[in-house]
Amino acid sequence: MKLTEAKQQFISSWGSFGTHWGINRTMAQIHALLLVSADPLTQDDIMEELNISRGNTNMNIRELINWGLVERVILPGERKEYFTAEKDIWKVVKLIVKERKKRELEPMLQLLDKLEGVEGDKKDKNVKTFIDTISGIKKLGKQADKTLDMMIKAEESWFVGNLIKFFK
Amino acid sequence: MKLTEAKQQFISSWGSFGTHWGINRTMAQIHALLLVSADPLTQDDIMEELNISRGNTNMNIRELINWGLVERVILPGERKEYFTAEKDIWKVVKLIVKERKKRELEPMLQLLDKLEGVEGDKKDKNVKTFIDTISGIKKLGKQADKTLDMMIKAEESWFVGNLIKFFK
DNA sequence: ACATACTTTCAAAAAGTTTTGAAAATTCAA
DNA sequence: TTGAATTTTCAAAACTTTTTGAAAGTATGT
Repeated sequence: MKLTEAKQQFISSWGSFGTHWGINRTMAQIHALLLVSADPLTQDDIMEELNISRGNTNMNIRELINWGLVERVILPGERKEYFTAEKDIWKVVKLIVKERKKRELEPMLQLLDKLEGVEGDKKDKNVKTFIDTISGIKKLGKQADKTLDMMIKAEESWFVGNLIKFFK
Repeated sequence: MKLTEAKQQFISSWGSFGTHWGINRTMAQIHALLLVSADPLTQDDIMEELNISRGNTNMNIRELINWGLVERVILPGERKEYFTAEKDIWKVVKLIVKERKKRELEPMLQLLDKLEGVEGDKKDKNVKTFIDTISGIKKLGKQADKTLDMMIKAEESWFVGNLIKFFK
C-alpha cells in the first residue's frame, strides 16, 4: 500500500473511531492528519487535505488546542500559523483521559454524592435498591477516578512493562 | 430530595453520560431506570416512566439485551415479558468494556497491522513519521487489549482493593 | 381455529449535530 | 495609518441519528 492511501485510511478510521468516543469526526481527522505529518501544517493545508471548510477547520483546530493535543507553531519569517500534534501516544492518551475525566467522571461523581442522600425509609425496597445502586456506582467511580489520576501521572513504561505482572 | 426526583435526575444524567460513550440517550435511560427499580418492569411501564414510544422502547431494550445488560424475565402466570437489569456494577462495567473492545479496539488493531506495512523508503521523513506513529499506537493498543482482557476476567475486589498498591 | 394480548418492524418525521461560507475582526508590515 | 493577509464567528444549510406510531407479525389460552 502507498503512503497516500495508507494515510487516507488511517485518517478516515481515526475519524469514525473518534465518533464513538465523544470526539467529532472532523476533530479526530485533523488530529490523525497532524499525527502522521512530519512537518507542521497550516489551516489551508488541512482544509485542502481533508476537503473541509475554513470555519470547520478553524473551530476544530481550536478544540484540539484546548484539549492540549495540538500546538500552534510560528515559523520565523512566516505570517501564517502552523499546527503540529503531540506525537507521543502515551502523552496523547493521558491528555484525553484527563480531559474526559474532568468533563464526565467528576460531574457524575458529584451528582451521585447528592443522590445518595435521598430521603425515605430504607426498608422500602425501592428506596433501598436506589441507594444501593447509587452507592455501588459511586464506589467504583471513585476508585476509577483515583486510578486514572495515577495513570495520568505515570510513565508509559509502567503501563507497557509492568501492569501485566499485576494481573497474574 | 424525594425518591421520584432523585430517580429522574439519575435517569437523565445517565442518559447524557451515555451519549458521550457511544450509547444512545434512550438506551442509557432505560438502563438507568431498570438499575434503580427493585422489581422487573414491562415495556409499558418503561414507556410510561420515560415517555417514549413503543417502537423506541422495544428497540433499545433489545439492544440492552444484546449487550448483556438487561434480561427478559417471565413471571409465572403472566402473559407479558418483564425486564430487569444486572445490578452488580462491576459486572456491568465488564460487559460494557467487553462489548466496546470487540466493536472498536479490535478492528482498529487489525487496521493498524495492515497500515504498518506501508511501502516506501524509511529515509523519507513522511514515511518514517507515518510508520512511527502507527507503531506507537499499535504498541499501546495491544497492551490495552491485553489489560482489558484481564480486567474482564478479574474480580471486583482486585480493582477496588489492590490496583492502588501497584501504582505506588 | 379463533380472538386477544403482546411484540416487532420500518418508513417517515423530528430532533440533534456538524458543516459551510461569507462577513467581521484581527494582525502585521510598510 | 492603511490595506492586504490571516483568523474567527455564527446563522443557515446539510447531514446524521433518533424517535414515532401504525401496521404486520407472533404467541397463547380456550
